[in-house]
Amino acid sequence: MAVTSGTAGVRRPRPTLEEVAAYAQVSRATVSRVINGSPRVSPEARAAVERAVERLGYVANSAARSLVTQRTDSIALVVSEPDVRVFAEPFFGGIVRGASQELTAAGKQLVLIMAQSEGDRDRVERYVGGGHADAVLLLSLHGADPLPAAFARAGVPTVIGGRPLSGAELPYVDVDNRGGARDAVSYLLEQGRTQVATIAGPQDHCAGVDRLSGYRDALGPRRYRRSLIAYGTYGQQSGEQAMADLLERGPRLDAVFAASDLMAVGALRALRKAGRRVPDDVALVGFDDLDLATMTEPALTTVRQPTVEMGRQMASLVLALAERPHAPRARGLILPTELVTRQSA
Amino acid sequence: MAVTSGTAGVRRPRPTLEEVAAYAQVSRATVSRVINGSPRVSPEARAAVERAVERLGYVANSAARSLVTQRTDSIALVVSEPDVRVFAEPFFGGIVRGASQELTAAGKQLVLIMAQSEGDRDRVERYVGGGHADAVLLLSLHGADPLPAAFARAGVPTVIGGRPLSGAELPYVDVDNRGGARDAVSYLLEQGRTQVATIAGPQDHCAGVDRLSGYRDALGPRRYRRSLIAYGTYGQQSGEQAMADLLERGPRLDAVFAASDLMAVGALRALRKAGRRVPDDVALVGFDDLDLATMTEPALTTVRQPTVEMGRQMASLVLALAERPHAPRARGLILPTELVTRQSA
DNA sequence: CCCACATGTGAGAGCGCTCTCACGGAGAGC
DNA sequence: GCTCTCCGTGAGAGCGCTCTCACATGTGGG
Repeated sequence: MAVTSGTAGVRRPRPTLEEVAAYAQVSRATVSRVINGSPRVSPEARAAVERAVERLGYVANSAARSLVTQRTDSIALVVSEPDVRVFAEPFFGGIVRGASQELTAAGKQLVLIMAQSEGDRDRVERYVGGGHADAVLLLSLHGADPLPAAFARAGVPTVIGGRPLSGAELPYVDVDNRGGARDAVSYLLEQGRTQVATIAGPQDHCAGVDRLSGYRDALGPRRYRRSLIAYGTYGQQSGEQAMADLLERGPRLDAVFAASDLMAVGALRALRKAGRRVPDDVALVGFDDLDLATMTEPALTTVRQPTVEMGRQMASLVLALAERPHAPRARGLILPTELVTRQSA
Repeated sequence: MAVTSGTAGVRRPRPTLEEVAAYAQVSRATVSRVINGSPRVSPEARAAVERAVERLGYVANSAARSLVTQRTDSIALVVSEPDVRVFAEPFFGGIVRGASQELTAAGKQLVLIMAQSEGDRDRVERYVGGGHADAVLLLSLHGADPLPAAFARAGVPTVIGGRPLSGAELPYVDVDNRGGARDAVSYLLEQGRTQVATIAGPQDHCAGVDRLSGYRDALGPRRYRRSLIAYGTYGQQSGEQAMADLLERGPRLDAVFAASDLMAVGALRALRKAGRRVPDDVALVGFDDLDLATMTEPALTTVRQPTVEMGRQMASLVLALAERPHAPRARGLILPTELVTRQSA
C-alpha cells in the first residue's frame, strides 16, 4: 500500500460508520454497538468491527454523536475575572490541572472560556446557554457577577469555585480560608506574640472576608484593635503600603498575618525599611504558598491551599450534578488548608 | 406570561430553527439565512426572524451546524508538557490570553488540552485527528515530542509556540531568544563589564540553545571561556548551584547573564552568600521578566518576552492557515524581546 | 407583449451518528 | 413437534442544521 501523502493540508476525508460497516461486512448499527461498548454483539462481529476500525483509522464524528445524544462531553471552565493575574497564580493552574485530570478520566474535555470584560459576558452566556457544554465550572472571584444567576436560570449544571458571597444558590467548592487564617494567627499567638496585626484582602469577595474572620476567630475573646487591621488588594505594593500604615498606627505590633503572599512580601520590605527584623521583632505569615514564599529572605511561613484537589472536587461534583441533577447532596464543600512553617514566623 | 421556573435542572428544551421559522411565519431556510447574515433576505423577513429569535431565546445548536459545515469553530490549545510549572509561568498565561483574545474576535473557541503523560498523547492524537478541533496551537517545549509530527500527518492546521529544535516542518511563532540574550550581554559589556559569565538553560530545547547562542554572539570576536558557562534547569536552586560553580571556576567574573529569572534569583542568593555585591561587584541580568523580578533586592534587570503578542500571533497564523492552507507564507515568526533595566545591572 | 434577468423564498436532501423496533434463528420447556 | 423466550442483527427514522435548487415574483429592455 502507498505511503500516506506528505502534503500538509490535504485531509483525507475521515471514514464514516457506514464505511466501517461495509468493510466489516456488518450493519451500521452493529458498528455503533461495538464503538459504544454494548454487550449485545457476537465475538466474531466485534472482532471484525475492531479490525475495520483499526484498519481505516476510524474516529467517531463528535458533532454527529452530539446531535443525537444531546451531550457534548465537554465541560466549560469559565474564568470570569477581569484581572490578568489569575494565570500567574498557582490557584488557577492548580484548579485547571485538578479539573483536567478528573474530567479526562471521565472522558470529558475541558473547554476554557475567558470572560474578561463586561461584553464577554453575553458571549459566554450564549455559549453556555446554547448547550455547547454539558456543564460549567465557574471561577468567579468577585462580588456581583451576573453569570452564576444566568447559568442557574439556564438550568446548566454549574459548580462555583470559591464560595460566592451572595446570590445564586449554586453548589460550590472552596478552601477553608477562615480556618487557614485562624490557624495562622493561632500559631502566631502560640509563639508568644501578643500584638498580632493583619493585612486583610478586599472585602468584596468571600476569601477576603473569610480570612479576616479567621483572624478574628483566633484572637477570640482577646480584644483586637482596629488599628491592627489594614487592607490591601493582594498585590505587593498594597502590602507594603498597608504594613507602613500598621507600623505607624501600632508601632508595638510583634506579628502580622497577611492575607496573601504577595502582600506579605510587600510587608517584608516595609518592615526592612522600618528597621524591624523578621521574625525577631515581627513575625510574618502569608497566605497562598506561592513559589515566591520560598525565595524571600527569610522564607515565608504561609498557608497552603489544596488547589489541585479543589479542581478535582469541582469536576467530580459537576459530573455528579450532570448525571443526577436531583440527588440530594451538600451544597458546598470546604477543603482544608495547611500551615507551612518556614523562617518568617 | 409566567416567570421562568426556578427549579434547577429542569431544562426547557431549546427552540429549534423550525420553531423560530413557524413563529416568524417564514421557512427554515430564511431563518438560517438571517442567522448566518446572508444579504438575500428582505427587511421584513429579517425583522420578523430577529423578533422570533429574541422572543424564543433561540441559540443555534452547534452540533447540528458542525455536522453539516464540517467545522467546529473551536481551536485546540495543546499543552504537551509534563512539568506542572507551565501554569505558574507568565509565559503560558500570556499565550492563553493573547490566543483567547484573537480567537474570540474571530468567533472561535479555545479548547484547552493537557498532555502531561506519555499516555495522554494517544488521547490527544485521537481527539485532534478525529476532527474535534479545526486547528491546533501546540505548546511543546521539549525535544522529541511525537505530537507535531502526528498533527502534520493528520493534516490538521497546526502552529507551534516556540521554534522546534528539529522535526516536523510546522509553522511556528517564537520570541527572539537569541536577540534578547545578545542584547542583555551587550548591555553588560557596554557597562564596562569584561568577565561576563552565563547560566544557560537546558540545551534540549530551542530557547535554551538560542539564549546561549545570543550570549556567544554578543561576546563576538572576544574570547569567551568555558569556565564562564554553567548550566541550570531554569529553577532557582539550579541557578544558585550554577552561580556557586561559576564563582569557583572564575572568581574574577564581574557580570552574569542568567537564562531565566528564577535562575537569576538563585544566582543572587549565591552571590550574596559569597559576599559579592550586586550590581557593584557583579552585574546580573535575567530572562523572562516575571513579577518576581521587581521584588528582589536589588530588582532584576531582565529580558521581557512579548507573550500575549505571541499568543495572538499564533492564533492569527493558525486561523489564516485553516482558511487558506496553501497560501505562501513564512514558516516562522520571531517576535522581538525587550531589555528591562532595573537595579541589578 | 414577451423574454431575460435579478431577487426573495421554500422544499428537500443529507451531514454521521444513535436508538428503537422488528425479525430470524437457536435453545428451552411443554 | 410446537410455542416461548432470548439473543444478535439490520432497517430506518430522526437529531437540527446548511445549502442547493427550483420557483414565484418584480423589473427592464427589445
